[in-house]
Amino acid sequence: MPELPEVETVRRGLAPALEGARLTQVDVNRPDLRWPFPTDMSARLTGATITALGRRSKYLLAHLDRGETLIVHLGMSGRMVVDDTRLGQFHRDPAWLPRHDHVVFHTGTHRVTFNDARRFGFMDLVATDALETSRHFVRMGPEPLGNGFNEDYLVAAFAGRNTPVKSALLDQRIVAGLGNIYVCEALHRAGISPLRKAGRIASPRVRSLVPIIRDVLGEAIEAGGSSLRDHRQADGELGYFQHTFRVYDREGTPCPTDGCGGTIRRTVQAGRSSFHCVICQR
DNA sequence: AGGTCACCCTGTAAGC
DNA sequence: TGCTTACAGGGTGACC
Repeated sequence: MPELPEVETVRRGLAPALEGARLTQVDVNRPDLRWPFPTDMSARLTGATITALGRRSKYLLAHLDRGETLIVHLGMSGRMVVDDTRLGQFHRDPAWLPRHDHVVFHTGTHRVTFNDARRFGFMDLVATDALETSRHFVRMGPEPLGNGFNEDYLVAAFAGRNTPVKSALLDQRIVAGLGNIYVCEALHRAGISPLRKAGRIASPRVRSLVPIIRDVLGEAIEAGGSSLRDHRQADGELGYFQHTFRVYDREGTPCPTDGCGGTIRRTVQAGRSSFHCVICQR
């Protein structure tokens, strides 16, 4: 489900309920998701206070006052929604099966439910001061919205690469947080074919990708992410960025580029769908 | 070294 | 209507 904008949307929605809150109870309803939960996860969380709720790439980070950080990845279909238990407001989609409520976090005033039908998500607990060297992040590239991701960096990262630019931008070691949707959208805005080899793109065009990627992600965050199937904001509302897609999931529709006249095509790269216009993306 | 692909799992939609 | 198939926003590890 979630790429960086969706995870950031969830983070912003959860933060008012969780930052500074003490976890009074944590229900862990099965032994694993994609991987086993960390040992004694419920006991290690219960009684802890969440000092800050952060994000690295597509990972949510709940920093605790015990020197550990809870890492949450939503996989493809993971959702986290918050209810104010004082108001009795429950954001439950009728199609959202309770048997997929795998972890429920309780504070004195709120309940946060992690629901993940496909169970591609996972959670981990690691020492906060060792986060960057943990196995999740040690090989991870820069944040696309941070200073480490810039024009010179991307030119160097693409130099000599024989892989399609689509695969290069999905490679979390090059830039961390992009997924299938936002790579397709950014490449259309840049006029670059997803099939083109990363090392065979003139450097001015590579450089142009940097502000375009920042714009696409920023606009998507402002829209609350993209809701195709599973994504919900933390209050249960849909995201709205999918209405702005130029190419993603728009096979057969006219290219939105002014005066282009092309048609959006779907291809498969590395087992995933790519969408692009063969006329204005070269 | 670098790149591709199958796989993890369930739900949904399309095709027959 | 019911069955089968393809596909889905991600990440890992085995393989070439």
